[in-house]
Formats: sequence, structure tokens, C-alpha cells
Amino acid sequence: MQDIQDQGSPHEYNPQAVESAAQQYWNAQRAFEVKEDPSRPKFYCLAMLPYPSGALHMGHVRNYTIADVISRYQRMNGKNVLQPMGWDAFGLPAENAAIKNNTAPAAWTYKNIDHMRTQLKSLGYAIDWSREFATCRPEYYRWEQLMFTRLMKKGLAYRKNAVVNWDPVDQTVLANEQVIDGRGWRSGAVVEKREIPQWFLKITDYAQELLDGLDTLPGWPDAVKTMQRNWIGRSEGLEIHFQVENEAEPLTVFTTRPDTLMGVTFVSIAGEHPLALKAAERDPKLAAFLDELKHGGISEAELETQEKRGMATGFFAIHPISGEQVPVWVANFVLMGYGTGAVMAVPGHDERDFEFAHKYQLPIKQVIAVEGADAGYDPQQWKDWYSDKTRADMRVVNSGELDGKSYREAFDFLAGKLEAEGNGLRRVNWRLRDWGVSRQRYWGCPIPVIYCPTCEAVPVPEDQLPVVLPEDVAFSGVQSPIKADPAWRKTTCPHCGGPAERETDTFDTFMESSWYYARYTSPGANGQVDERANDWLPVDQYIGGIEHAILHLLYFRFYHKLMRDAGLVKSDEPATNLLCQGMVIAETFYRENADGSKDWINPADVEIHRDEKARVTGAVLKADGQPVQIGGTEKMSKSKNNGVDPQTMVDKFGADTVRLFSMFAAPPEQSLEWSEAGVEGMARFLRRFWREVITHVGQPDHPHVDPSALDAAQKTLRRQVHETIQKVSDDFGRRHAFNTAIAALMELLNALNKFTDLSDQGRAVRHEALETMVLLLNPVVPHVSHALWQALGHTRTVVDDQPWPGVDAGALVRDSLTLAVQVNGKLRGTIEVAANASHEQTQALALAHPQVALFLEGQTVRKVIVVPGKIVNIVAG
RNA sequence: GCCGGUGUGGCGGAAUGGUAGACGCGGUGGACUCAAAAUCCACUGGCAGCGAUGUCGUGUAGGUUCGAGUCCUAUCACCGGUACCA
Repeated sequence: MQDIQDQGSPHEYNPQAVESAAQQYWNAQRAFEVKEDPSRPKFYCLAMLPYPSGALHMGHVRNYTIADVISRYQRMNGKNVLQPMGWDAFGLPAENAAIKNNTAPAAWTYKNIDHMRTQLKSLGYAIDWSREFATCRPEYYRWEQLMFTRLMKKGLAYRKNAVVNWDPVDQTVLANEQVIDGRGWRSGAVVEKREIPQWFLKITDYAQELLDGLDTLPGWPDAVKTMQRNWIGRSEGLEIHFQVENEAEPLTVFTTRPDTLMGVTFVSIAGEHPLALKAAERDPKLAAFLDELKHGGISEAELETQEKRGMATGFFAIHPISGEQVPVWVANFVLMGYGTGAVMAVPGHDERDFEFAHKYQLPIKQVIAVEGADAGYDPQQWKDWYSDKTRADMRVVNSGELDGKSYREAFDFLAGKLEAEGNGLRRVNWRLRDWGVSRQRYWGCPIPVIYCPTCEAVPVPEDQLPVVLPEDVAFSGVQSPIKADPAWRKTTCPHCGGPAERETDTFDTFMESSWYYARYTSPGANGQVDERANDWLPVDQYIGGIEHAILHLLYFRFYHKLMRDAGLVKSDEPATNLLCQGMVIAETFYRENADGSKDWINPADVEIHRDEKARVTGAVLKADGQPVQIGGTEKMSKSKNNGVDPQTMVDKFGADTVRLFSMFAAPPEQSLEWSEAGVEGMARFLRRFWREVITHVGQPDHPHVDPSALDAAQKTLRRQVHETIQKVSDDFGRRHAFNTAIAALMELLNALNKFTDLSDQGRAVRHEALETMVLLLNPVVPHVSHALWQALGHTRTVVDDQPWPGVDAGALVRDSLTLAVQVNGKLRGTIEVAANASHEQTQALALAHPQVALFLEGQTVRKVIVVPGKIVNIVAG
């Protein structure tokens, strides 16, 4: 026993020994440090950088394992692969942890990074660690400060008032996450909306390009592109001016459905609309109502689900066509930030307007109908007709000269008429709003602006950058240390030299994560990036959670275009392929206390009981043997105590087993349910594989495979080997269906296990099969492959230069095929046909099948459909 | 509310319009063992049948097709996002 152990190929698989040996070898070789190489195609594989929250969680393991499998696969296919890693180190959780633990956010963050780096390294990822950085370091953020000051000069960064959640008790701005049911999470006070000046980036200037660019990204999931399209929300419509009685200023609305203009029975405006404020001055009840609208948070989900409420302003708008007076109402569902903050209400055809009109007894008019239909008073029917404006038989009715027109005709007619009269304008409106980048927090990148009483907002001059955030601070959470520190705040105006103050807000952390991918390409560059960026960009494969489908991935695309327009990069889009992974979930368990609260119990501490049919009958706590309740399967979280610690799993089973399970248990885009029994299954597979190789290398030497000398069983096994190469290559390279690739490799091991042929050619075929398996498994379980490749007699290692195996087309040839035979679409049997059989021969064989003949008895065969290689369907009756 | 996604055995999942349930877990029976662990073998969607086999079956209700888990329409449930969580 001992002698074999010393050669590095023990009879039994020992993950700890195998993994530390492989990792030591890779480190010593600096195997994953890369540089630009014009002689080989590059492949930039990037997983979204982690937030250093404290410890690695399973979501990270999944994310980085997917990236590593793709990286190692591409590397074996001859690509020069860059796979970097860094830390998205600014953010709110560091502030919360600092308050709780009485530390500085910086110290907490750095400690977490050190811990998580060690954890990541134990998983054996093929990462170029020499490029690592943390975004909270001035060497990093100074470049985004520089970019921002240049954007200010270009007019792409500007300051305006915007609404935030204000906690009136804690006297602080709250993130949406910190508002629970309209109340501050700590104080419990009802949150208020408050306007403060903030910095914005003009992403709307790029709206059209961001929209059009989606069509140049075939490698992005359709779901993400659709969500981004809808988020950007381009709509063509008309701005229509309504004169207001006794007012000089007209009220302007934006509508995409001018064809329904004659159905307008009132106009709704936002509570912040100037006309609403003016009305409130003379109407205390309205003022009180507007005040009430200020309660609650600013999140769209909260605003859009609240009860529809409104109040008349006392103003009347004059309908631009009919000249009739329609009342102006304040409505809580109209957003000041979208369009003009005013909408024409058409309750006959719009769900929300209908609900509102019904509640406040405002008139409802039908102006859309389908030709030939007369619904009488049926708003439900009216709304259905309205919903599809391209419907061919839809016509405008009850609208004077618009009557009989289609949507398009009515739109063009009114646009022409209103434009001529000066009462309207064709306009493209965007749902997308400019990116607010100011945060009233300490732990972020300082916004490089100086406020001077005479020169106003001045960008910090380039030679004075970076504006460094002090890290060694006392942090109570009540006030930002940089706001509280007059010495930090006070400075002189770069223009006039007079006394001035620094901006104390910091950037949204999406700012750092919008360009980190570019910085990885240019370590040490004296600029945001250098010319190396164009050698590596765009990213060939980007991988991250679907929760980033809109915000991060849109800012990421936007920032790339900003860098392009600053001459820093040449491409239009930052990433050509995108893979969005699902969440990692786990079963939850709890015990209910007398007061109805729940104590959540970690799955690791629970034992499941089953009946003889394997159905779950209950669960008990291992410690006391007493029952616990089974909750749902949910995203791993601290609050439900259903998190499984990756480190514990790696220590217990080894990194390869954890990696293998993460890739096998579900396709990457779907949620993955953690199961320790499933992990044990993966360990079992690796042990069986290990034994199969070790047993084989104990056999005498074998000749080369001679395809012409193989018997039927040898041919069958060899065919399976090459079919597996084909499938795994496609699954890894194109489909990213890692789970089915692994299943195919398990099938191959099962076949190998049954293949007991010890003849010369038998051993030769087995050797080819085992070498193939080691290489095909390498991207997923690189440590095991590293060890077994050597065990199979190689002096060089897989990571050195070993290419991905190729398919021998000759090995794939089949003499005969199995076809399913259906009668009227129902399976009645299978037939074995020669691979070159004609339609007629196949049909004759199918009809001759006894079971098929039985079902055809007394019936006439009407049609026979033969799908070559697949199926025969006999239509009879 | 709005936008996007998902729904298949006891469980995770497979099936790229063509034999539903590959592969894995769990379970049942057996071998090995003093015993256990590990390992190996057989079986394992429901119902009927000794069996061959039949029949039902992919959230629900319809539709298209020779053929639908897959495409279409409607509907329900759950998940993600909703601009200050990252």
C-alpha cells in the first residue's frame, strides 16, 4: 500500500492530497498568469466580481465554477485565456457591519477579502491572481473620479434635485432595502419623500444606442435583452398642450395613444407637478393631500401597488379639439419623473384610468371599436379592443373627424393638426431615467467635486486626484465621517482660490462595477486602462446572476460606451456572450415558538425520515431526535438559516466533489437545490473513476487501438467514447449544459465498468476511454484529472499543453439503428433497421412488427410518416 | 401594479417538435461482513395484470400538428427585477 501512495497514485482517492499537490504545481508553474499573445486567439472569461460580505457562499462557488469550466475548456482548445478576480469592495453592508461590530468599514472589508481569497484559492480556480484588485483602493477609484470630472466637462454629468427616502427620526437617507412596509428599518418611523441635489450621468443620451446595441448581441440571453428593451422603454407619441382656464402656462401631457384623444374626460397630474403645488396654495385640503402623498418610500413596487387615490385641483383644462372643459386631478399613480408628469386620462380604454374614474365618478367614453361589433356599454370589451393598437379592424369612433380612422391614421392626422396649431409635438419618450450616482454614505468613492460660493460646482483638477477616502475612521452610522470632518471637507476653490468645500456624497457602487472588467486588462496602467485593453476586450464570456439583468448590465454597457467615446477602448459593447446563472437554494426547517415566531434550523442538523416508497414523512433534529417542521425550498440566506458553508463541504468532500455537484445538480440558468446526499453521490462517482483508472494501470501494457481489429463489444464501447467527446464538447462549448455533459461521462463510466474485456485490444480501447474521460472531466474536476493523467503514464500535466480530445468520425459509424414505431401517434414497438435502409424497407419492417400489426387489424393505413433515424408513425383509421 | 422567468416520478433533473422520466439522489430486495461502514448486483411514475402487455400521466383549460413536456391562446402558482441591496 505505502509504496503506491508514495508514487502519487494511491488505490483510494484522497481529495486533500490530490488537491494540494495539483494546486502547488499550478502555483509553482504560475500556470494561469497570462499576457497578450498575438499568436493565439484570446478568450476573456469573466465572472461578476464578488462583494466581500464575509465568507464565500454557494452562489459564489457556482458562479466561479461555471467560469472555471468554460476557462479550462477554452484553454484546452488552444485559447489564450484570461480569468481574473477582484473585489467589489464598497457598499452598504460594510457600514452596517461596522456599526454592529464597532469597527471601521475598511478594516472589516479587508479582513473579509483575505478570508474569501483563501477560500477561493482552495477551490482550485484557474485565475490569474496577479491582476487582483479591490475597488475601494484609491489606485482603482482615482480613474473613475477622473472619468467623472471629464464627463462633467462634457456635460454628461450634471446636478439636479431628486427624491430620496427620508427617515424623519434617524434624520438620514434610507436605501429602498431599508424601507420595510413604508417605514424605516431601525426607527420604524413612516418614511418621507424628500428632494435633495444629486449628481446624474446622462445615460438617456445613449438610450437609442443602448437599445440598438442589443441587436448586435446574439450571445446574450433573449430574456435579458427583452428586459433591457422594456426598461429603456422607447415610445413614440405626442406631446399635447392643454390650455388651462385662467392660467398662462399650458398643461403638457405625453401620450402614445393620441387616437383616443376624444375619449379624454380628465387630466391626471403628479403630486409634485407645479400646477398641483399652485392649486394647493389656495386649497388647504389639497395641500394636506399632497402632504399625505409624501409619506412612504420611493420604490416603484411600492408606488405602483398602492391604492389609486386622487383629488381635484379645481383647475380645468381645455380640450384642444373639442374645446370642452375637463377637470385636472392629482393622482398618486402619476410619476413626475416619467414624461411630463401629466397624463390625459381615457377611462374608457385604460385599466388604471377606468378604476380611477369609477372611484371618483368621472365620465367614461368609448372612442375605440372593432368594425362590425357593437358592445353597448362594456368597458372590458373596449379595453380589449384598445390593447392592440396594430389590430387591423380597430377603428376610432365617437370622435368627429377622427371617426373610422385606424390607430396610425388617427395618430398622423392629429400630429399634423396639433403641430400646425402649435398645440402638440411628435416626440420619442424613454422610460429610462438618467443614472443618479450620488449616495449619502461614507463607504464609497468620494465624488470629486468642490463647491465654491462664487464658482459653484467645480470638478477637482486632474492633478489633485484622487480624492482619497480616509479609511481609519470611527463610524457610528449616524453621520458620514467625511461629512463630520471639517478638515477633510474644507479646501480651496481650484478656480478662484477662495475657501470652498468638498462634496461629501460618494458614488453609487454600480460605478465601480461598471468598468472593473476593463481594468483587469491593464494592471498598473497610468490611466483608466491602456492599450492592452483592446487586446483583451470585449469579454468573450461574462457570467453572473440573473438579478443583474437590468441595472448592472445596463450600466456596464453604458460605461463601456463612455470609455469608447473617451478613446479608451475600441469596441461598442463590453461582452459578446452572457450567461445568467440561477440561485442556490436549500430546504428550510424550523420549530415554532409559543408566540408564533420561528426558530430556523440548519439543514446540516436535520435528519429526514421517509416511508418505504421514499416519500418524506418528517424530519427530526439530530441533536435531540425530536421533530422539526419542514418549510419551503428557498434561496440560501442567513434569515432562514438554510445556508450551507462551502468551506465545510470542501473540507469534508474536497473541492472537486463540490465543483462537480454544483455543475451536475441543475443546468446553469436554473436554481440549484443543494443536497448533501447528492454531493455524496458525486464523491462516489469520483472514487469509482479513480479505482477504474488505478485498476487499469495495474494491467500489462497494451498495443495501440486498431479499429479494424475490434470486435462488436469493443466497437460499441469505442463508439460511446467518441459520442461522448462529441456531446461533452457541444455541451461545454456551445450549450453550457454542464449537467448533461457530466451525465454522459457517468454513463461512459457505467459502460466501462461493465466492459471486462482484458484482451490486448480490450485494454487498448479501455485506455483510450480512460484518457478521454480524464481530459473531458478536467474542466470540472481539474485536481483529479491532474493526478490521474500522471497515473496514466504521462510526464507532462493536463494544464501544460494538453489539447481537448478530437472525435474520430470512423468510430461513430453505426451498422443499424433502432426506430420507434407509432400507430396514430402512440408507441407500439421498436424495429432494428440497417443504417442505409430505404424508406420502403423501413416502412415494410414497421408494418410487419407483430404488435403494430395487432393495432392495425381492421383498419386502413392512410399514411406512413418515416423520419429517418428517429421514428415511423402509421396513420390508420 | 409592471417587466422577465419557471412549473415533468418520492427528490434534483433529462428529452435542441419524434420511444417522457437519461444521469444522480432517495427507497426496496439481495451479495460481502461476527456486525457496521464502504463496495457490488437487481428492481424502482400511477393503476390493472402472474406475465406478455394495456392504460393514464409533464401546473390547469383549450388549440395547432401525422406526432406536443416542447409551438399558440387563456389561466393559476412560485421565483427574479422594479432605478439607494449587490
